[in-house]
Amino acid sequence: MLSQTSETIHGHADVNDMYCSCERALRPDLHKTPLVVLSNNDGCVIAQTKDIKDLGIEMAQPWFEVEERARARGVVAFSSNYELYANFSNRFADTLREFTPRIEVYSIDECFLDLTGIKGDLNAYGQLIKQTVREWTTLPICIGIGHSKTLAKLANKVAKKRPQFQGVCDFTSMSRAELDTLLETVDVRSVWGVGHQYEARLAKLGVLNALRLKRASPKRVRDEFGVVLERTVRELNGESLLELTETVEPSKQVMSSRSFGERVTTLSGLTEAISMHAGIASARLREQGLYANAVHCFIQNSPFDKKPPYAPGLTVALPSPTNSTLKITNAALYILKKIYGPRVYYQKAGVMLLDLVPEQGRQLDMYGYSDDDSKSDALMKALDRINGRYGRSTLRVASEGIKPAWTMRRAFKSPNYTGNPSEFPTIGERFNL
DNA sequence: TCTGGGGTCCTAGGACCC
DNA sequence: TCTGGGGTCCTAGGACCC
Repeated sequence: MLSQTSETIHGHADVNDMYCSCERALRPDLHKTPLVVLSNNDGCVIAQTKDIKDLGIEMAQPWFEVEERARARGVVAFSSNYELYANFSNRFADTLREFTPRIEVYSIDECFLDLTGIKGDLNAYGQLIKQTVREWTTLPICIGIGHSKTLAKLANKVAKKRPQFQGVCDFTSMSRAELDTLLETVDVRSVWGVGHQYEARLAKLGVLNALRLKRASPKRVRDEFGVVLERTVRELNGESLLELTETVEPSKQVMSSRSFGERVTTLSGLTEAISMHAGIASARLREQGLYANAVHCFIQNSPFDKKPPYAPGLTVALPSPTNSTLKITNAALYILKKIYGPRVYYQKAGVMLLDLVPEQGRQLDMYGYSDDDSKSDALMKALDRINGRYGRSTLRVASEGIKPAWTMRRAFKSPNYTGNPSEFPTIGERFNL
C-alpha cells in the first residue's frame, strides 16, 4: 500500500508595522515612542505603530489633517525611506531561508513558507523562526500556518490581533470545530481577496464573518462574484489552489510616476519630470533584463483641485524593443508635447513601459542588431554602474534639470544608514554623544 | 497650502473574421 | 430590407493586493 503523502502546509510570515520597525531598528531611542511613516510627498500616513491606533489616526489618512493632534501627543513622523526598508526586507527573507528552502517573497514585508513535511510541533517551530528573525534583524514578526495560502494569511492576522497566540497561530493543529468557532469571530474583510466592495456586497447576503464565507456555495459565489472569490472560498476550506511561486515572474509593465511637491503648469517643468520618470523606468527595465515595445506617458491635474478632471495620456509603439534611457526618454517627451495643454495645474505625471519582452525574445527591426544598439548598450551599462554606486541621478539626461522645484517633499526622511556611505552616522550621532 | 505608488487578474463588450 | 453563429483579439474598467 502506498503511503499517503502529507498535505501541503503553508506558512506566512509578516513583519509587524514594517516601516516603523525599520526606523526603530536604527533609532533604539524611539523604541517606546509612537511613530508614523508618511507616503511620498509626506501626504498620507502609510504605517504606524500600534499605540497610534488609540489616537484615532487611520491608515491612509492625510497627514495635514492629523499632524497637530499627533505632535501634541509626542508622535514622531518619518518620510518613507524605501532603500532602508528594502535592505531590511532582504535580511528578513534571508533569515527565513535558514528554516525552509522554499519561500516566496510576496511583498516587502511578507513571505510565504513551505512547511510541508516539517516534523514535530509547528507551533514551536514558528516560535523559533519568530525569535531568530528578532535576534538577527531586530524585526518583530508574526507567523500564520494553514493548509492554503489564504488560511495561512488569515492565521497570521489572528496571531497579530490576539495576544494569547504569542505571535504564532497554527490552524492545522486545531480541530475543525475549534477552527470554525474561531473563524466565526473573524470579520470577512480580514480574508485575503475581500476588499471593501466585496465586503459590502457580501454583507447584503448576510456573509459577515470568515466562517460564513467558508460555508458559502462555491457555485453561487462564482456566479455572483467571479472565479477569484470562488477560489478564496475553496482555499478557506483547506484546498490549496494557490501555489508557492519561488521565482519572480518578469514584470508585464514597469511604471514610474509621482505626485509633485507643488503644482506644475509649464511644459518645461513637465519635461523635467517626464525625463526623470523615463530614466527611472528604463533603469528598472534593465535591472530585469527586459525590453519595451511601447511607451505610455500621462499627466494629470488633481482630483482635489475642484477643476474638471484633466488626465491626458498616450501610448506609442517603439520601432524596435529597447531599454535605452535615451530612446525611451525621446518617445516619452514626444508624447508629452502631444498631450500637454497650457493653463492646467498638473499634480502628477508618469511613464509606463509596456509590452515587455526578455532579451532572447526580442524581435529586431528590419535592420537587425545595429552598431548603434551595441553603443547604446555599453552606454547604459556605464550609466547603471555609476548610478548604482553613487546614487540614482548622479548621471542623467540633461532634460531632467538640476534641482527642479516640483520634487517631492520628504521633510522627515531618516538618513540612508544602510545604503549611501555619505549618510552613515558618525559614532557620536549614533550614540548621542 | 497639504490627499501614495506601484502592480495583477478577470470580465464585458466591441471589432473583426468566416 | 431582412440577416446566424461561432470564434479570436483587443481594450477599458473594475476588483483586488501591498
